[in-house]
Amino acid sequence: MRPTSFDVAERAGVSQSTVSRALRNSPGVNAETRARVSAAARELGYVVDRHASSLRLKSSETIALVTICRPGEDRSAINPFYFALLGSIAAATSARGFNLLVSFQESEANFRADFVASGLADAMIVIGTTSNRAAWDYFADAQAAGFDFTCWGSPGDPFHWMRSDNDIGGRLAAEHLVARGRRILAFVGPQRSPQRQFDERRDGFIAALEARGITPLIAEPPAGPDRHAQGVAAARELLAAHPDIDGIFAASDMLALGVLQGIKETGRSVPGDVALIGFDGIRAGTLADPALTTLEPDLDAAGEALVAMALEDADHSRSGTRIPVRLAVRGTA
Amino acid sequence: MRPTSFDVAERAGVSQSTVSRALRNSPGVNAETRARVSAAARELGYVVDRHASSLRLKSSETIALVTICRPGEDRSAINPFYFALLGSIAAATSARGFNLLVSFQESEANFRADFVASGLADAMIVIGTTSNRAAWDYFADAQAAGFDFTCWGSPGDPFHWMRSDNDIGGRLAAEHLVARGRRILAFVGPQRSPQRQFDERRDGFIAALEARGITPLIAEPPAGPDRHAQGVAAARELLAAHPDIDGIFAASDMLALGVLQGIKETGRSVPGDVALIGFDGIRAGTLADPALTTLEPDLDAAGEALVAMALEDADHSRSGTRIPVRLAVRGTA
DNA sequence: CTGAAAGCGCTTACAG
DNA sequence: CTGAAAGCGCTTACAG
Repeated sequence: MRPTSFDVAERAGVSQSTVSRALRNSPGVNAETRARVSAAARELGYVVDRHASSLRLKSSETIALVTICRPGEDRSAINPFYFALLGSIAAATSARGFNLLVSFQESEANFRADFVASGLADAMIVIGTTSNRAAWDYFADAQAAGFDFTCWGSPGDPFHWMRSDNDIGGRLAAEHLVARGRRILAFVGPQRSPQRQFDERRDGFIAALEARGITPLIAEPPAGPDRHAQGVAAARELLAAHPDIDGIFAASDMLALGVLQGIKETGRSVPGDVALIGFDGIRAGTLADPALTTLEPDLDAAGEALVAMALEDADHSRSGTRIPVRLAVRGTA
Repeated sequence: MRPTSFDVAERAGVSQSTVSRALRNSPGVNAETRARVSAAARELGYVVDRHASSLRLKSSETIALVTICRPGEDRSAINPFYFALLGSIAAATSARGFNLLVSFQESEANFRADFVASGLADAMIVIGTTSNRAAWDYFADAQAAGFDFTCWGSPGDPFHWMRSDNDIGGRLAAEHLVARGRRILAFVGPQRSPQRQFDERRDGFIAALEARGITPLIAEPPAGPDRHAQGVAAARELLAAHPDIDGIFAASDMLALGVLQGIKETGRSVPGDVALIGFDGIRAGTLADPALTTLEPDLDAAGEALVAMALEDADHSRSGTRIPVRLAVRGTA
């Protein structure tokens, strides 16, 4: 049986309350007593029971992170951007001494928003694909029912969200392509996606180009099993219809990686014939040939800001905050 | 204030014990009573407090997953194989109705093995890089001190582990390269790594080739910041010393992706001049140009087996189990 | 500085 | 089938 604080107390020759105080570093415990308690705890292999402790304290010091997946999606096929964001949220969580509970959700079978209500977590963060309509409907209902959380991206209202600075990202992409001498430009991205971030990227791109008298083509990728496949098909279609395109901005890196493959398949060179910029800064972009030029959100800042907003910001005054992005110039543009 | 089972009891006009029984679906509760309790709970937005429940039950229905990182490593740079494995462990965990607590650990500052001892989890799984010597020393000590867990990979003794069927993987790689007419073959992989899996892959590869009278070159990648960089450098060195090599088996996909880049940089074509096979089946391999041929462990099986071993197998009789791998033939071989 | 006691919100053996 | 009560292992107000 696991030892309790009573066992430690007996061994140290003090009361159980003193054990608790000593181990929590409460003020007003004799240094010698504290040392004796610590020694006894160590000898017995005692570890405080977190359930008892959390029950008393009414705080679990843990964050719940929900990642929304595409229905039927293999977990290993989740967009790597979300794994990277998960990693930075984990770092921010751990820096506070908090635990991280993760939950991948995709359908009615496993939708859950009660991590805070059950006391399991002190706050909840929701990230993942906005393409899962049922999931976001579920979370909208949950929020209306009083389950509170903070989102990355999200379809916008009624959620409390945080996003990349997509407008600036789109503008940076436009300016870079123009500076590289490109004039026949296209944006490739979903047009009727609930993911507002795609629209923001597109609109920043368009705005910066129009200021230079350029009107980009806007290409909606054909339906496909995933963003990469959509990108391949989009590049084929686009270059068939407009063979003289010399620069493309794709709404996300996975899409851009597909576009890259699609361009190469037409026999064109990148960036020689067509320059290409993505968005997200995923690791796989650095492995492409040539390496993908992209807009890279500051993920450390994103993780930290999401955790801070979830934990410390009950009125969500940070909602709508933007995470800075930088242009990572690599091989494709 | 969050409602408790006493609030529900009052509203439903029953005792608190009846609320608990009704909500846990205990046998011997009148159907009509159960319905009244459920309704009251719903109306109040009541959710069972997991800390109180776990404290009573002495079980938290959660798995703790520790991922060991390289010291100083950016969380977004973690080998995608481990993120994929995390995803499949999450799926297996969720299929049992369990929660998943994740912890990325890299140095003394955040090493922790007490998730089970504190009651936070019912079992612990450890995955991640074997290159972090300090971490594995820590977990070896923890195990000796009675903290129990199950590992993926691991440096071997004294851990309870589960791995890919690396021997078969190495043999499949050998047979495929030979079937493709390749005769001057090399294995690229760390030679003094605590990661026993690399040695197993190499030895299976060598054994299958020797049966055909071929002796492969064994190349240790030069030191580098990550596996990809090591792969690039290894390919350069290897092809400079042995320009006639026509087939390479790399110990992991990240290494293989580096090797791919290194080969191309020498002006050789893949698979025309040099065929290449990796190991792990990471998503980024499918995005390479050409797509990486690789040995793909059955990750769903791995996640399920790890969770089963951690949870149901106190004597670790499954330790040493092998996860099947299949050859995914894509573009590089 | 330390101890005895109450209480966090459940689950379940016991009694009816 | 249902209720009153004990107890899971802590933390901390209260008293000394």
